[in-house]
Amino acid sequence: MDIPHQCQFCNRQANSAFHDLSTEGLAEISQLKTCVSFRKGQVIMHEGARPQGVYCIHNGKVKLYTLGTEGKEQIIRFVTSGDLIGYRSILSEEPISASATALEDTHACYIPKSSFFKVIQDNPKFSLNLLKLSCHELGEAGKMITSLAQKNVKERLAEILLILNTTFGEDEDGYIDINLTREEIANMVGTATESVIRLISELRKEGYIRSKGKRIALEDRVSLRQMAAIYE
Amino acid sequence: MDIPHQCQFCNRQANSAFHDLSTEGLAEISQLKTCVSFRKGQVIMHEGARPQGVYCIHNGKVKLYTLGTEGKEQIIRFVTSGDLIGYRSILSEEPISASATALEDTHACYIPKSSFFKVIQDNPKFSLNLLKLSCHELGEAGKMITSLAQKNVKERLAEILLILNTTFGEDEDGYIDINLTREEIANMVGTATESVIRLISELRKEGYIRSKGKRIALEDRVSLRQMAAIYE
DNA sequence: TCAAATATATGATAATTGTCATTTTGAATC
DNA sequence: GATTCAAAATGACAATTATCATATATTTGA
Repeated sequence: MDIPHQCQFCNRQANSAFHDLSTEGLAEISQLKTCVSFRKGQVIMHEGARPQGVYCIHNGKVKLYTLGTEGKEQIIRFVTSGDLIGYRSILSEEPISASATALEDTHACYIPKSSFFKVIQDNPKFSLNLLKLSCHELGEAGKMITSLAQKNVKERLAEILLILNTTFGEDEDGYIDINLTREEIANMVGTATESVIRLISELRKEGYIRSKGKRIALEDRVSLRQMAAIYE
Repeated sequence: MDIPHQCQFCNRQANSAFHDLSTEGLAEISQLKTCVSFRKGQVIMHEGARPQGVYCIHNGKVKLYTLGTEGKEQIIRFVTSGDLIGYRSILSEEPISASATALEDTHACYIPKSSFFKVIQDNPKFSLNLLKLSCHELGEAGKMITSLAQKNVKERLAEILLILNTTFGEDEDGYIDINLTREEIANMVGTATESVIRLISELRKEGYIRSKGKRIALEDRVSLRQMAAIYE
C-alpha cells in the first residue's frame, strides 16, 4: 500500500476537513505528521484517555464506540477515509468520549496535538470546516437520539441498515461493503443480538434484504425507508 | 426586565460562546442585533426551517425537541442564558434539526445570519469557541445515545433528574428549578408518560426524591447517581 | 375565586424485547 | 483441507414496558 507522504498529494483530502487548507497549511501538516498502521481489531484510542494527537484516516474502517455499564459496546459512528479521530477531545479539553477500533487493517496519519493546534491557529478556515462538520454531526446525533427513544427495534434496524449502505456503499455483489457481526449491528441498534438475528431473518423472509453469511444486501430500499420512517 | 442593549454590558456573556470576543467584536454584534421576547409556549424556531439568524438567549428556558413519526416530542436538550440557537443549522447549511419552544417567558437577542457570518470571519476565536462547544455537546450526545440504547427506564429517569438538577439548579425550597410535566420528562427519557409517573412515585417511596405537584427535589443524589450508573 | 381543562395516578392487560439454553453454521487459522 | 472457535439461528420462557381505561388531583385562565 502506497500512501503519499505529502498531504498535498493525498487524494483523501477531498472529503476531509482539510479540503480548504492552503498549500502552505498542507505542507505544514506533512512536515509534522507521522504515518501509522493498525491491524484489524486493534484499538486506536481508548475511551476516557486524553489523546496527544489526532489521526487522519487514510484508508480502512474504524468504529467509534462507548462501553455501557455492563461492558456492552454501543457503536456511535463509523470513521473512514478522510475522517479525523481525536480532535474533539483535544478541542473540548475533555477525555475522549468513545473508543476507536479498526474494523479492518487501517492506515492513518498522526498529527501531534501541538501541531494540530498550530494548524488551527494558522488556518481559521480549517477550524471553520471542523465546526461545520461538528454541527452536521450534532444534527445526526439528535436524529439517532430520537430514533432510539421512539422507534421500535425493527424500525431502528431498518434505519441502521440504510445508514450502513450509505456510509460504506456496496461491493461488486451488491452487499453492504463492511464486515460486521450481528452483535455489532445489535450494538448500533441498541438491542440484544438475538433480536437482530431474528429481525434480519424476518426482513429476509419479507424480501427486503438478502444475506449470505455475515453479508447483507438491501433489496427494497424504498420499503426499508418507509419501515424506518425516514423522510427526505 | 431591563436588558442591557449593548453586548459589552451583558452579564450573560461570561457563560456564552461570546466570552472571548473582543470589545470591537461585541460592539459589532450590538450594532447588528435586535432584542426579542417570547411568551411561554411560543415556538422560537421550527424543526426543518432554515433560520435567517441566530438567537442568543438572555434569560428564560427553552427546550429543543424533535417530533418523532407519531408526532411525539423527543426533548434533546435545554437552552438557557448565554446559549445560542440556530447557529448549527446556519453553519452546516442544513435545515434546523430541532424545534425550540420557550418553557417560560424568554428574552433573546437576534443576530441576522449575515452579521453572524461576519462576526465569525472577523473573530476566529469566536468560531473556535463554538467548535469547542460543539465538540463538548457531541460528547454529551454520545452519552445520551448509549444511555437510551442500554439503560432501562428507571436508570434513565434517574439520570435525567440529575441532569435537570445540574442544568437548572434548585429553587429556595430545594426543588429542581424548572417547570416540566411528567409528559415532558417522559419525552426526555424516551418512554411513556405513565411509566415516568409510576417510577417517580416509586423513587419517592424509596426516598430518593420528594415531590409536590409537578415539582421534584432530589433527596439522595449519591444513590441516584449509582442508580443511573453515572461515574465521574 | 371558580370552573374547566389538563395532568397525575392507578389498575389491568397486551405487546415487545430480553435472557437462557441448545444446535447449527461459518469464518479464521494453520 | 481440517480443525477449532466464534457467530448465527432457534425455541421457550421471563421481564419490561406500552397501551387503554378510568378516577383523582392540580393547574390554568378568566
